[in-house]
Amino acid sequence: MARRTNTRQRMIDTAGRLFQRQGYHATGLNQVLAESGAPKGSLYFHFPAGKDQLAAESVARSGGKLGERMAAMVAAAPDGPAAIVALGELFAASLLASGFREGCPVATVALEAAADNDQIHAACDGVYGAWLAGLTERLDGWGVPADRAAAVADLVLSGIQGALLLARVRKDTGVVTTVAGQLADLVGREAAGHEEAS
Amino acid sequence: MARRTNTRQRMIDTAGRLFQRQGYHATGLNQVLAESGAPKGSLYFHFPAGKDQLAAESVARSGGKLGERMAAMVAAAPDGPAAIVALGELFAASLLASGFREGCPVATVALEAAADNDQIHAACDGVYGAWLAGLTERLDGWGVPADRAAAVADLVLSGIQGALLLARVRKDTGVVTTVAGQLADLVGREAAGHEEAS
Amino acid sequence: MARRTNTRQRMIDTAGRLFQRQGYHATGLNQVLAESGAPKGSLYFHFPAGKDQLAAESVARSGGKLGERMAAMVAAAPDGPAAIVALGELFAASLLASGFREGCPVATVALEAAADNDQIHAACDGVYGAWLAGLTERLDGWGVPADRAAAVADLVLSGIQGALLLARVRKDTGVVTTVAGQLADLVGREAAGHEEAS
Amino acid sequence: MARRTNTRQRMIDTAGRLFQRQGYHATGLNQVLAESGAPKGSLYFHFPAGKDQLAAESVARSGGKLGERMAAMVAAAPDGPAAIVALGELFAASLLASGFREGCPVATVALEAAADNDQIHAACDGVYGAWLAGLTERLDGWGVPADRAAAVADLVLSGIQGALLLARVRKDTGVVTTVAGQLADLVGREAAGHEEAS
DNA sequence: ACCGTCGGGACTACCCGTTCCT
DNA sequence: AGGAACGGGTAGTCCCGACGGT
Repeated sequence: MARRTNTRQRMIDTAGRLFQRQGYHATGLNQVLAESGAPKGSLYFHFPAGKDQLAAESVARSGGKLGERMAAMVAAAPDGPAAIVALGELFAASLLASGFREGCPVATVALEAAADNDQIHAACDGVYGAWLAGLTERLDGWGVPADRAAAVADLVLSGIQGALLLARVRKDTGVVTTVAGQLADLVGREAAGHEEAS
Repeated sequence: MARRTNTRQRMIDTAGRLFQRQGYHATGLNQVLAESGAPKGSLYFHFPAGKDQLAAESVARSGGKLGERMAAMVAAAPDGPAAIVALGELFAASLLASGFREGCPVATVALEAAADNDQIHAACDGVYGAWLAGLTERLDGWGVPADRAAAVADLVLSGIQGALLLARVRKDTGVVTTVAGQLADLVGREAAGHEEAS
Repeated sequence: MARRTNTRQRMIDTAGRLFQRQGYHATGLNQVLAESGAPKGSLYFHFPAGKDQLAAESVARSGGKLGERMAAMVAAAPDGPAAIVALGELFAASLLASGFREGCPVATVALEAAADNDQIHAACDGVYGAWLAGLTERLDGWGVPADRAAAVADLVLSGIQGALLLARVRKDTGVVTTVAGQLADLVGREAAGHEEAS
Repeated sequence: MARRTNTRQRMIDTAGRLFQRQGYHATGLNQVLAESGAPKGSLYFHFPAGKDQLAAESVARSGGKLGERMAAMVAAAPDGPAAIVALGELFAASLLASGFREGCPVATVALEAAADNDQIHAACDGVYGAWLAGLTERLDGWGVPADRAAAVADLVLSGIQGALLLARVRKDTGVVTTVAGQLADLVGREAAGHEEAS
């Protein structure tokens, strides 16, 4: 029982890393098997629905893990703008550490495979939904009016996601920093405007 | 002579559409050949460097075409904020018309293949660079201070790119509209702040 | 277990026959697959190193089999010259039965592919080495002096190999017979000279 | 007209070298075109029957050239045995100079393609026939009885051809030398025996 | 329950020799 | 002469099933 969990988890973690770096179609199951050291016959035992199921679980897992890290950083920040800046630094560090290969663990798979497969689509949607829910809640705590929080959260996440894309293309994390900075200002303004008005 | 241009161009256009919708690795050359009606042997005559060359030229072409459409819409808008909103509508319409399959013609390929291939990387970089150059110039004309224009352009493009990703995942163009709206407000503020200060 | 040996062996045997008749480059894996009735996916399971590995094992196998037949014929001959003549008849019969398509199972592949691939080179070298070792031992038994046996074996094998080439070009087994006859005389002379001298 | 002849001849010479080194099927027309610097469209102007015609003419040409060199060396030798030894040295030098890639310019193509194509078959047959005719004539001059000359010539050519094969496989010219030496002895014996008997 | 061997094809990118039409 | 069209061919990799042995 322990072995099973172990093998299964190792496959998910390996697959998550590979899907994030290479995307869905460029990642072969053989590579996942080889790098995770898992036996070949086990794949369809643990993931009867095959590659799609593995991808869906991998995306959910790595997206969830990253969501937790993001939540922790945000919780540790003194205020909203500082939190947004910290998020930018988190992603910028990840890009640099991986040679601009690891941006968002969901985006590539989402663009490639979400349109064709419901499991994967649901996993991607779930990850982004969870991230946004957490962010929206935080924005509310920072003083952003409730009827603005969802829109601001969309903007913040969109901006960061887009900045990650541009940063990978430019091989330069500058855009992540500047975008995060501007989003932080905007969040500050949204919170301040609300307080003033109240 | 006419045939050459025709066949080669047809292949590029077909490939551009497929790469945009399915991504790089999910698009087989056979499919490009079949949908463009080109014979198999012609591919490596027109694109000796193979799939990578085809992808690079396709991305440059479709990115360039879209850049022209964007420039035209922006030029036709009465002011900056209206232009940003119009851009959002342009992408939202494209998403809807394609069943949320056609977002940015560059993003998927960039995330999948740019890290592994210099030609493709250069093409993606070139497209985004051209878009940003045009946008930066426009922002300057709208009154955004010159030392802010590049950063604002980065934010605008990032926001739109991220919104396109989220919209495809949600199968809902709402996020594109709200993000574009907020970016439009921000551009208005940047321009107004400058005028006041001057 | 039995299944594996069967499929793998069938592929090797089929490939050996085709490589012998058509050579390395003219023999496609599809043809091997079709004629052996094996699916493509099995090929790279049994031969992960691909065509080269298949060719190397095929050459070793068919060369080994033929070596056994040659050894048996030689062992059954009353003396050295008779054995050489019998070898000539063995090859002549093979040429005739195959319409001058099956000469040496190693030579064509050796000339085509041995220079470019170490596996294949080693296999060819091994087959000829084994043949020569057997022949040298026999020559010793027939009274050829030990310090002459290796050179005589080289001459005998060279003569037969060259005769097989000429016979295929002429579509006539005559040269095999006459060359084998002269080599038989020579072996007789070498043995007799030794006995006299002793 | 001069240019045409030039181009055509350059293609033949380049093709001859490549066919000798790589064989028929491993040599692509593109490579011949590229290395000969000939325009692509010219191939089917000069060789309407395509690759087969090019191969046939190449084999005939390189075989003829080599035949002339062999004849010259043989003519310069003081007697038969010395001539055979000289032939061995000629081939051994060629093997060494080419890293054991250039043996007989006919053999590889003959084994690969002669069975399937009449033009190529005829060219190979013609080259070997011419070589044998010259050799037979010489043997007669050296005192080998007329009714033995053809058989001895067959043996000599077979032995050398086989030795070239073995030498390429072993990456060692030793076998060429020892075989040529033994063939030289044999030729000496044939000539001496005849003189004695007369 | 879990793992390994093996079978099964469809599909990939790429290159071939050849011919048409200008 | 020559640029473009043509389609069938290459080796190799894909994801997936199935049966046998722990």
